[in-house]
Amino acid sequence: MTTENALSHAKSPFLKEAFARGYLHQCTDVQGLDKAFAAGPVTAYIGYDCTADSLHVGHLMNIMMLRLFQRTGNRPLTLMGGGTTKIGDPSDKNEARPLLTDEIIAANMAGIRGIFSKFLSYDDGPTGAIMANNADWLEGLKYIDFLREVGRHFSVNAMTKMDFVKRRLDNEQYLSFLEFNYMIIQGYDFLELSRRHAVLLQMGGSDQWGNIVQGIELGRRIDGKYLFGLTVPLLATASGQKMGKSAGGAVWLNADRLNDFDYYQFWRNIEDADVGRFLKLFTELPIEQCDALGAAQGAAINEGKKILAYETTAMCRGKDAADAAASAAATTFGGGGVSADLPKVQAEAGAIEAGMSIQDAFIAAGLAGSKGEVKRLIKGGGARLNGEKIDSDALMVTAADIDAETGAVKLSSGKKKHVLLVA
RNA sequence: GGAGAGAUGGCAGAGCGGCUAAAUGCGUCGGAUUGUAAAUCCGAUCCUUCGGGUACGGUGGUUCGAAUCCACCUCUCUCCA
Repeated sequence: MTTENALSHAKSPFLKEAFARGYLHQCTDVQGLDKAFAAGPVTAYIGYDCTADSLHVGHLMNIMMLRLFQRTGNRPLTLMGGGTTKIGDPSDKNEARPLLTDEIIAANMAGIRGIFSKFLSYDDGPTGAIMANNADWLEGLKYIDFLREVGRHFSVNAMTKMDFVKRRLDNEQYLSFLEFNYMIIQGYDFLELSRRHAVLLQMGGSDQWGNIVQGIELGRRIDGKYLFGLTVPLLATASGQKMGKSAGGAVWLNADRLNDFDYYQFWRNIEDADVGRFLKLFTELPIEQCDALGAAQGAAINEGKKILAYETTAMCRGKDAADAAASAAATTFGGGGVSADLPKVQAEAGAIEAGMSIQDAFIAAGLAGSKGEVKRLIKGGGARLNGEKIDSDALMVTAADIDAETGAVKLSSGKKKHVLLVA
């Protein structure tokens, strides 16, 4: 029975819906896993490295899958890679990355933790999510003991055949023993979690398939356990682009890295062809409704984009944030008025009243990186002050430009990027 | 261990003594078109107090003048053992 076929026969609510919504890419044993669900709540985990202080939309699909997992009566476990981040995942890289310090890792972990509590419920019930940190068991490992228990089950012959190892060896690029150990350590995490929290299933991006399978092997060899693995597809736009760029950078889930308005706008501006698929992946609306919205033709498809943007923003940033972003978008793109809910940036005290060059104002607002950039923007006809096109780079922003209602001047770079520079 | 080749802007990749802030492509940012979409087309794309200043792996040298020539150093790749 093919995976596809087995999935369409799956009985468990989780597998059925995950399949229908498009979360599933590969699974080690669909039928076996389906049976496991029938026996009661299953615990599954996804690991996250702490390489940045926020996660971005690229991580969102598997977070949504964990959420679905919990909603369908199971227990999700989020594993923070406090230990593995010290090694650094080499699998998708061509060269070693600089090692992160303990302080940076700790700060990153704090930032990431906050996100999960928005999507999962960490209560004490039978399906309450668990937060674990692999530093708890990795840092105390005794080297010789570890080698004897775990190391002997790993075949170097097989490891050198892995894609990324092969590539580095073939190109004679330096591959440190440290990096070489990543897959062993990650495989060991699965074993450890199966012991500590009775975790039965590891999920992850399709690039994690190899690591997941290693963990399953290890569980079978050492503890005689039968574990499962499941991956989500790589997320790309309909026209083949990598997901996750918005007005000038990555689409971060943390509000302090990307404001609510821009987060909303990211979803509002996706390609037509992605509407149905994204609604299924990133909202919890009924599948039929998602399909119906995605099937709309022409300008009518915008309805689905608005719903997608509202739902995703509400989930990640809260209902109030979603309402504010939606209304800011409606006034900004509909009527042309100034909405008080546009992203705000605080200017230096008294700077605008004293008279600020247009270049400095754009830089202060974060809409440009240098004065030259502002000049170019003006020359290209894309710079606006309070909605009025700016024709001269000698223009000064003064107290007269401050809007009484918002107490700010509105700066725009192009049609879509707007910032209120608060006096 | 021996013999070659190379290191250029966010990336890929030309240039091989002055005409080079450095071709071209990608990316990015604007504009047009449209539906706040995609595709397409057009323009821009080091910083600047607009005098100039920095920049072609690093350090010295040759020259009126170097990304381009020389020496050494660092790293990468290819072939031979």
